[in-house]
Amino acid sequence: MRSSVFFYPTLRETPQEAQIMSHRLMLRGGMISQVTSGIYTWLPLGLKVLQKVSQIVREEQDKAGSLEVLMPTIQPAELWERSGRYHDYGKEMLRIQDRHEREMLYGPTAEEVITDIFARFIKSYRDLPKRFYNIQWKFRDEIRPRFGVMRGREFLMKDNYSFDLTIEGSRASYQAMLEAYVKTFSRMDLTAIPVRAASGAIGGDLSHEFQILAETGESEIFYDADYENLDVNSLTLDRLQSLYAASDELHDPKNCPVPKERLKTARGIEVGHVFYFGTKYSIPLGAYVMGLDGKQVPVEMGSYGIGISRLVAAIIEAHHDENGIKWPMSVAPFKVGLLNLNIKNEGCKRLCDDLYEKLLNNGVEVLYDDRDLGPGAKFADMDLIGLPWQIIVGPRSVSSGYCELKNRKTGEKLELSFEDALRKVF
RNA sequence: CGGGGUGUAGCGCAGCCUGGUAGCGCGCCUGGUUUGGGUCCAGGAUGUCGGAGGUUCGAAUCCUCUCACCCCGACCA
Repeated sequence: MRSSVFFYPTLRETPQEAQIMSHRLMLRGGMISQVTSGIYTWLPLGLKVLQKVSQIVREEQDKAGSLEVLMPTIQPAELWERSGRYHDYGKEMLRIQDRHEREMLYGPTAEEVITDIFARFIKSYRDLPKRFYNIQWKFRDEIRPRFGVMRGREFLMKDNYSFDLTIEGSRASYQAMLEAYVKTFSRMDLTAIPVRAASGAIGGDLSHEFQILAETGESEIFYDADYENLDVNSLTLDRLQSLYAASDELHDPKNCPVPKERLKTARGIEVGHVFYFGTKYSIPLGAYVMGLDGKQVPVEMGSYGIGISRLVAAIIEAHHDENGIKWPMSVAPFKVGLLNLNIKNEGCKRLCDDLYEKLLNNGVEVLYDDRDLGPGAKFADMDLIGLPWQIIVGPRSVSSGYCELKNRKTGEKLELSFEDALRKVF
C-alpha cells in the first residue's frame, strides 16, 4: 500500500480528550475517530489491526473445537423476557422500538439467542458437546465510557457458548477455553493472568477474568505471589483453583487465605472473562436433550468472552514508547514501512519502487511512504504507527548501495544491502 | 446519577475578569526552497465564538435556559 493512496490522518498534537497512551496513540495514528461518546469509527489503519486480532482469536477458537456463527446485533425483547434478564439487565441495555412498536434491544451479549438456536435444533446427547462462538459488535450503555475503545459503549466482542451434557463436560469446555485464551493472548505478546471473578449479570458460580497487568488498568486485582511462578502454558483448572487471585469486587481482606506478606496487588485490564453457569439459561429457554436414559435433561452451559476492540488498546498499552506504538508482528497493520526520503530523486524512486514490488511479490505487507514530505515527518509518522520494520532509502542509498533497516521494537538500525534488508524481513 | 471541568478555524490554544464586531501556533492551498529525524521564505483560504433566549446603541465577553464532550466515583469484554 502506498501512503499517497492510503488514509491514516496522523496528528502531531494530542487531542485533549485522550488521557491514556493507547487512546492518544490511536487518535494520533489515525486509527480511530470518535463519533460520539463511547462510539468510534475504525479508520483503515485501525481496522487492519482489529481484523488481525479478530483472526487470531478466531483461529484459536476454531482450534479449540468451536464453531463460528454470526448472530444479530438487534434482538427481540421477547427472548430476554423468557430468560428473565429483560428486567434484570438495567439501563446498560439499549432498548429500542421498531416501527410496529415492538420492543427490541441492541444485544449486550447473546446467551438468549444462541440458547434458542440450540433448543431449536439439538435434541440428543449424541450431538454434544457443542461450542458456538461469534465475533460481533455489542452495545452496553456504560455509565461512563472512557479511554477510547478501552471502554466504549459499542465494542467488538468474541463470545463463545458451550453446551455439555454434564457438569464434568462443562468443566472440560471451561478448561479448553482457558487454554485457548492463554494461547490467544500469548500470540499477541501479552501475558494475561486469570483471576477469580464475580460473574455479574451473566450469572453462575465459576468464573475467571483474564487480566493484563498495566498501570492504567481499570480494575485492581489481588493475588498470591506464587502466581508469578504459574506456567500458563500448562494451565489446568485444578491448578488455577488452588491459587488465590481475585478481582477487587471479590477480594475480602478478612477472609483472604493468603498471608499478608505474600499478597500482591496490581492493576489490570480485563480482556477476557469466562463463566460456567449451568442451566441458568437452558431451563427457561428450553435447551434440553434426550439423555442416555431416555429422559430430557437441561444442558450445562458456559460462556466465554474476549473484548477484541479493547485488546487493540491493551496491546498498545503494553507495547509503546514516547514516539509511538510498537506493534507485535502478529497484529501489525503492515509488517514493513518503506520510506523514500526524497521522492524527487530519480534514483531513490527507482530503488524504492523496486523494493516495493519485491516485497509485494513475496507477500510482505508493506506501507510505502511515497508522499512529498520531508524526512523528519516520515520518520515521525512511521515511528508513531509502529510498524515492526522500517526500510529507509535516501539519496545516499543511491550512491552507497545500502539502505537502513530499523527494528521499531529494539530501535536497532542496520546498514544493509537491499538484498540483505529484504532477506531480513521476508 | 452525584461532584468537577471544557466548548472560539481541521488540531492545540489565547481573547472573556474590565462588552466595541476575533487572534496565535500547527495543519491546509499557491509559488519557490529544502531533502537522513516534524526545512525555510513569501502569499492565501477557513469561524453560525456549541445552541436558544435575554440585557445593551453594541455580546465570544454579562444573565437565564439548554446541548455536547472530558475528568473523579458506582457498572462492565
